[in-house]
Amino acid sequence: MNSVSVPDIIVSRLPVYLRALQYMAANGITTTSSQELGDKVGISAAQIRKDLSQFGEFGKQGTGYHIPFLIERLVQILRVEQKWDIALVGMGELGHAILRYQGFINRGFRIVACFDNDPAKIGSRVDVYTVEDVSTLGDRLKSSGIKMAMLCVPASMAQKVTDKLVESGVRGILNYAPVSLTVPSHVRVQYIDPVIGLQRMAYYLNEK
Amino acid sequence: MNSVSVPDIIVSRLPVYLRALQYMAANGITTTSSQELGDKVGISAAQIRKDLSQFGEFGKQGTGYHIPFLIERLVQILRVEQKWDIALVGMGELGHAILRYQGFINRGFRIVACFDNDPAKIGSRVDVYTVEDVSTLGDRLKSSGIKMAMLCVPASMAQKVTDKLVESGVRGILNYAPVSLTVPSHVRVQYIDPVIGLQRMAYYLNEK
DNA sequence: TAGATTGTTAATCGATTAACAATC
DNA sequence: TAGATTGTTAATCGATTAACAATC
Repeated sequence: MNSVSVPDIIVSRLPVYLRALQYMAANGITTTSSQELGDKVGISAAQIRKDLSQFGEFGKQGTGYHIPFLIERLVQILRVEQKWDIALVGMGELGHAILRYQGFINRGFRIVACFDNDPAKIGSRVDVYTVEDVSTLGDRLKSSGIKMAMLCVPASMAQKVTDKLVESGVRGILNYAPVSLTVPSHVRVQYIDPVIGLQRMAYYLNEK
Repeated sequence: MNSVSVPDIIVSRLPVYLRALQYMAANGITTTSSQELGDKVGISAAQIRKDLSQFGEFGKQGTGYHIPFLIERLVQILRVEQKWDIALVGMGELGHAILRYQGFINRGFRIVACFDNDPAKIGSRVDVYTVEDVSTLGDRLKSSGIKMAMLCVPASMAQKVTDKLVESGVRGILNYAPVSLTVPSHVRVQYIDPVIGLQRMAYYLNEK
């Protein structure tokens, strides 16, 4: 247990390191240095060493980092050794696409339930899932001990569903709805709104 | 023209302010304060005032900000008064979902072309689009003057396609591939990888 | 061994916050 | 007018970088 908590900005970079290391591992590379890893992810070598040093000593002077070992440690640090169960709320176009996405399972996450409020959708099967009634969300989440959710409902409903998720014990929400959410401090929200990134880039484009 | 450039961290918050303001406007609210806006987006009032002050004086003492006016100014600052043309590369499951997404057009962006390298897909129609051959990407982008792209190809192909986009004059890339990209400094990349956000949140979850 | 690279310290740099005069 | 809230300054806080002894 740490006496001082690790800054969230450092935590936010660890998944990026992990992704790059796993990519290298998949290509048969077994060793890297802070310099090389930094070049790949666009972060300085000093910062990578500083970040990792928050959690231990994972490298060797002269040779750098053994990739399988560093991956193992990062996976532990990020708590993605096992799979976290996730509930998905909102079975529109986007919810369907997310359900079919195959990229969660080998990175620590597994969607185990999906919900909607549309009677026409409730009870229908999507892939291996049966769409559940969002009015049963609370009981289902509590009894299953689900701690994470993905939110794919319209912006106008997002806060209300969020309140329900929080009340049901959810501690992390991946929010695809284009709206800022208000949650208590023990709950974390990550935002996925492609337009935010596009607008941020548009600022730097000169003329049409 | 600014003598000193605005920090990117400030630019990154402007789209969040804009989104919240447009949401308020859509609900008939015409006035807000830095305090109220800050509460909504989870940012301190002082920071919002400081951020906005980089670009001018948009509020009134005692009454705060007139929302339609502030929206107008933010839209100008972010250069999203007109629509930016965007090319989408990679017509898999995700590319299809993005193509059908209706949320870009009224926030400053419009997908105008889509590409794939699969002969079975090239020439086929998806929604109002015809899938083009990615080998014709360079000519198409240059002749159309397209400056932004969305990347939905497999991670293993992402860097190669990125190089081609950059060479074709693209200056902003929204990257959905789960891999870090290397680009020259005049090109910006925004990353959309839901797993990065999930892993970041998993760090704070105690036990399974 | 010589070269390479770590982990860490101190210095630098930049971002956030607090406070308040100005003024609507 | 009195209360509210801005824009801005100075102080604080935190993050990044540079440098290097230790050592593989």
